[in-house]
Amino acid sequence: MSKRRETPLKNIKLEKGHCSIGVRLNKLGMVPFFQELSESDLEKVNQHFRARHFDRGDVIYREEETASLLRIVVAGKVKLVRHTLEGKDVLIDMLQPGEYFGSLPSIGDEKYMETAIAQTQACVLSVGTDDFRNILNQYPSVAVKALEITAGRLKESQEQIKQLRTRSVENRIAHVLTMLSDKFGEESEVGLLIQVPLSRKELADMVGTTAETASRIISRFQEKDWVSTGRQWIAIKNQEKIRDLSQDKG
Amino acid sequence: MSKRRETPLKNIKLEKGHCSIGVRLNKLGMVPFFQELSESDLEKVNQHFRARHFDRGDVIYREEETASLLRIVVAGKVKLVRHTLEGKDVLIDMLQPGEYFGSLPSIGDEKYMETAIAQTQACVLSVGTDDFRNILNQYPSVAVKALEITAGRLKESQEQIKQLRTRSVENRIAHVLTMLSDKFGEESEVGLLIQVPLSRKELADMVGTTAETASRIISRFQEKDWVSTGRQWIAIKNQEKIRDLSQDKG
DNA sequence: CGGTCTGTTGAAGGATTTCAACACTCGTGG
DNA sequence: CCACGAGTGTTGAAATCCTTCAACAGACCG
Repeated sequence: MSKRRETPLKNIKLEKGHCSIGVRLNKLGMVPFFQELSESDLEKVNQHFRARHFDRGDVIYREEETASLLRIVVAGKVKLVRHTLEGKDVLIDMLQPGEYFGSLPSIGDEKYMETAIAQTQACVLSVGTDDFRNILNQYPSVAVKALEITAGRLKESQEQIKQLRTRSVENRIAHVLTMLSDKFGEESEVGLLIQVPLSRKELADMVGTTAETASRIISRFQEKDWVSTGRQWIAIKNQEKIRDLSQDKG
Repeated sequence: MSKRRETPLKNIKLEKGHCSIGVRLNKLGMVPFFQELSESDLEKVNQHFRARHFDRGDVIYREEETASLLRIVVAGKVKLVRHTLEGKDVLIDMLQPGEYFGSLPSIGDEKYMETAIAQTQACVLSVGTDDFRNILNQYPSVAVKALEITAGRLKESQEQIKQLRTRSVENRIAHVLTMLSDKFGEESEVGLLIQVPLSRKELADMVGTTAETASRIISRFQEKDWVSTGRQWIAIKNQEKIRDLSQDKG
């Protein structure tokens, strides 16, 4: 039954110089935080950032480490994971260019609560939380923007909690598939392809189930010809059905 | 087995005039948002707020209603609930004086995502989101504070997601009991009493289970003499055991 | 003093996990 | 260049936790 195709995922090769100081300013203006800043303000803010490249699988920071930097993805994808004592993983978020992570300036919050790992090759900007605090105080629009973004994420988290409590695993998987395809989807000859390498285990860790159950459900979707899939990739062929399942009409 | 006692909960009777314009300014200074403001700034900010009293069970606003006000609890407790299409409830948060709820100023976020209900008699301040946006832009320290608080809630939400995915119902109940006792606990002759009226159903809605299961587990705790409980109240007698369970050693 | 709401307890049923075995893919080193 | 091994995905069967359905008891309210 399994006619596996080769991965249709784009292999985003970042050039060596891609993650350099030169492009930083350029990218920074596209980050939602700073959209309302003038050219000159942007340039000043830019001074405080450092850029760094990561390869796939690289750990950017680890849970429990002392937190002192705010980071922004400018290229590639980054995943945030929490580990539990029993060895289970919870995949909190999958970040796109423009999104922030790490530590916001705050009072006693000195440890990272999650581990950040490069899911593809990635370029990440970082700024010290003290520097960022100054930026916030100096440019209120940045603080308001940051607040909006964080409030938005809070809403998403709460939505996820609601899902976890009231929906079946099948519904929840349908839900993350629509979320991921909204965020990372690209049309391709195999369907609406989610442009991130994603294993069954990772999918399971996003909806709170086991790799086995995720596999069973994806197989079921495949039988019905709603998705096509292979090693580390999934594409959606019937968006309507998946979206229906992700809501309630099952 | 059930020797029920009368409720040991304080019946916080708010005086009629308690929630009036006079006390507003006084209270406002204690709200974390505004802690760093000077007296005179506080007075200016105060102009924009209105105060209102709610009785137990009153709906402050409803899911799906158009959102235009940011609110702050200044007396009493307020619960935030999400309803699902299948008629299940998810209790998102239980708020104390000083905490905010309602809508932060944001772009397209025009509907409330949850329903707010007074859990006890309560006094609530409100401010239009546009007014609040101006406040944020004028007093960066307020924006930074709001950001910190919201980021803190996001962390809590993520912690809750982790719990939901990896812990048993028993562990999760132990966890909310410790959370609630940290937030609302008061020493009393029956143990560390959670100073909020709380039914089995509500407890269940906090951890994502059914009232029956919650009842079974509380009964089990009671047999072991770890808690004492009655209609709408719970007190913790053995904090250590409950805290252990809430972590992992169970 | 009944009616309703809340809490308790039992038993059956169901969704998901866990354990286990196997197939396929990919990269690496001989 | 091929073979091997680790990582990834699939599938089955048994076990488990939790829900659902149901009946009842105590508490509060008018």
